[in-house]
Amino acid sequence: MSRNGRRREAILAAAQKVFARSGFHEARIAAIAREAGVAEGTIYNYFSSREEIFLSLFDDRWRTFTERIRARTASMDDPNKKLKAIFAAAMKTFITNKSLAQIFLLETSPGSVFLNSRVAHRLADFLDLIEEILIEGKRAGIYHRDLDTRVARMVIYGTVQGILFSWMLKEHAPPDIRRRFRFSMMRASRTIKLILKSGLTSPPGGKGRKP
Amino acid sequence: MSRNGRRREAILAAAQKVFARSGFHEARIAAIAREAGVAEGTIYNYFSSREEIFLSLFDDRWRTFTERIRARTASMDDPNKKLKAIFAAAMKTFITNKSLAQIFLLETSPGSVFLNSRVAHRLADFLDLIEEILIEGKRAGIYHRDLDTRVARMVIYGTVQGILFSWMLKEHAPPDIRRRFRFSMMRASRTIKLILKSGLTSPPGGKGRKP
Amino acid sequence: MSRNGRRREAILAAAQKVFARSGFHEARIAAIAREAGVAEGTIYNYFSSREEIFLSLFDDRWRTFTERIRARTASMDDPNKKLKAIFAAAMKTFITNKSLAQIFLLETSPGSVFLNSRVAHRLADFLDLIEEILIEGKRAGIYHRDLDTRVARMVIYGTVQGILFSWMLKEHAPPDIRRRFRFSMMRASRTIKLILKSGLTSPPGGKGRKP
Amino acid sequence: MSRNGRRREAILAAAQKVFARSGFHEARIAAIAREAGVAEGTIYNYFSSREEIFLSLFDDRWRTFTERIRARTASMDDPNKKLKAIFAAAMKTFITNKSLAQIFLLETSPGSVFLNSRVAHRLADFLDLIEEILIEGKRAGIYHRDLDTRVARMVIYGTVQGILFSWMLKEHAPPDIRRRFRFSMMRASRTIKLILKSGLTSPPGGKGRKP
DNA sequence: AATGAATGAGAATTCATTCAT
DNA sequence: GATGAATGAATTCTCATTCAT
Repeated sequence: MSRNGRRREAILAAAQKVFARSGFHEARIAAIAREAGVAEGTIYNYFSSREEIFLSLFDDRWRTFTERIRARTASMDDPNKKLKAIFAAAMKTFITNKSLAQIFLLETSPGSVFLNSRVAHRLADFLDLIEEILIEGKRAGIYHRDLDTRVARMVIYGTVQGILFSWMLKEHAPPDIRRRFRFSMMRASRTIKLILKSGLTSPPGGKGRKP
Repeated sequence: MSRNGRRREAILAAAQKVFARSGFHEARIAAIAREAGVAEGTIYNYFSSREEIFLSLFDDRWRTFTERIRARTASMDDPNKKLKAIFAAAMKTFITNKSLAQIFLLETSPGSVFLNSRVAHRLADFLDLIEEILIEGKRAGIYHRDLDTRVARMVIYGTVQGILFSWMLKEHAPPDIRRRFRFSMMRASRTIKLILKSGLTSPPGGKGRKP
Repeated sequence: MSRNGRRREAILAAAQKVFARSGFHEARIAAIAREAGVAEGTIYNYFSSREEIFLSLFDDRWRTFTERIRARTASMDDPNKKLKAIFAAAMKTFITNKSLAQIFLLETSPGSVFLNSRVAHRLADFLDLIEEILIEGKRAGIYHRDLDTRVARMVIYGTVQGILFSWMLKEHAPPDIRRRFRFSMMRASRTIKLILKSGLTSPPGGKGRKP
Repeated sequence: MSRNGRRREAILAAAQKVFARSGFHEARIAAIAREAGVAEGTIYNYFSSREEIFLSLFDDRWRTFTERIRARTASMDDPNKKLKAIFAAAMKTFITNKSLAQIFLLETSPGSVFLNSRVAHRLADFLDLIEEILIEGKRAGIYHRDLDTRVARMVIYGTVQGILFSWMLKEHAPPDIRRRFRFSMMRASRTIKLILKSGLTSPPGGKGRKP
């Protein structure tokens, strides 16, 4: 990467940390500069404004995330495996990269910068990826023929967000809160798989999961 | 309600509108005062700070929402019907009360005021309500015996959030975004029901939903 | 004047001093606030921006100046007396109110705030006042019938500016400069009268060019 | 000119354009560098500061202007012709070199860089040139014996400034302003000649200019 | 209790100047 | 000499909160 590109990336990385720690509105340019080890003014040689930093950050990280998953699932045949790969990728991201995980928790008030088109389009890309898998599964007869994929993708996205949110509370909430949100990330995937496979419903035959 | 209580509620109602319109960080005390028809200083006779207004608002609205649903579902037997009632209540809230719906979209950065214990406890109350239903369903043998209810409730909560998010985009996003997020609220409940009942999976017997 | 109006005027008066001392671009909001004895934020309760203060100031002072002269000359018959009254008023303003005098020295780079329409219109009002007198004098046969009044008013305005500039240098320039610009305000009016009456030219009767 | 001198002049020429376009305070070093086709840092090899550029520019341009006029008028006998030559030179400068014309519109707030001695001396040189002509005319009996030449030179200088100002407004003001400042440069010289020759006053004999 | 003008701490951004390459 | 990225001091404006009336 060019010297220029490296510095830009250093600023983005610093912004990611600060943003994850403080949220968009509380993130201070001064904090980002300190974290990146540059002067405040230097930041403006790479980004035109604080908002632009955050948009670029979201844009870049979501894009990379989605592309990576797309690449990884491209060679798979089974839609179920693809969905599983998405969950696995998300989990891994959450666990190995706390601040990156934060990036996926959008601030969603109307008029929020997060609804800025650039960011929204990256989110849409991710949702499209999910939807393509669902459509493929429908075509293959694996998924319900009358599954509305537009809705289903939001269920899956919401599920990811739910897990992310639980995880975030587990990490950052004060103890009394944490207690009420206790949550095992380990068992999450198993249950999600269960629900997406056969819903909440108990199998008709017997007592177990598998008749 | 006392004269005092009425004024307090008027301020909360005004805050709800402004907050829904602008998000927490962009909501101005001046705007709330104008909306409520009181002077800015007056607000501080009822709330100690801007943050306190928002916490009170969340506290109150979530509490009412959860209590109402709890009351409505108390007399029901079937957990499925209870869940359906929750979705129905959420939908109705979204549709009839836009600004209230916004209140349920949390800003979730760590350190956010939304993670303040008061708010988090109201959210936990809601999640507990869902979880109780799930546990009840498990006991009754209706739901999978090895469903992790902690996880499952986040799937359900995430699903609600997903729908809410779609709806919000539909209302507020610029056209090019809206197009990529097109979404039929009408068909949402049907698909959610489908997923929660039997997962994404196509029924074993044939091509239809029910053999 | 209302309490509100008084404070607004106090800020304008403070701005006038600071502006006269430092020029528009060097005038600091902090300095104006200090001079006015208010907090910086208070200024923004009365004016939306630094530029707005200056525009308001110019607008107000020029307007008052022109109106006062117009009122004073309204009852006069002789155009010469009217012009004399204008010069006298300008002189008096310069001498008794240094900072007000500064207000009449426009910064004239294209794109300057001083060319903002509000200010330019006040200047045009003043020029119109002069031109009306010239037209009146032409009609009365007192002034040259083929005097272009558009040009003549600029000569008169330029003359006022020239005097003002000399005076300003006399007051503010370092000694070595001041020496080269030495200038007697007292004799200024006499010479101006002379020039406007009969030009630079020596009268035909005497020792001059024309026998 | 040395390679060095050429580059210095290129920077001055660029500065002249930028300064004319934006005024001193809005002129950016970056803009001058771009206009000159050099790096920003390079400018500091030729000038010690932004202010120094502008002082040098004024110094150089006024000096050249005054010297040129002085050379041109040196061989003339008639003071009237000399004054006419000055007006002609000014007009020509205005018309053929817009940005140079701007240079002659001083920013005249006290404390302005324009009152810096170097610039003020160049202005004084110009005024001296005018005054010498006036003194000469007085000696020759052509001009009023009791003309205060210190004042008269300011009238002439002010007249030039007035014309320049009109011209500048004509070029740069928005339409509604321009309308109020409409002005014929073509007729300017004729009227100025008229005023300087015989004042505003109508000739004693009859109704016309010349009986 | 209600008011709303006053406050002033705080933050983003600009840009002339420097200096390592 | 030339470059242009880095610097950081400086300044405007915002707005939650206070408080005299």
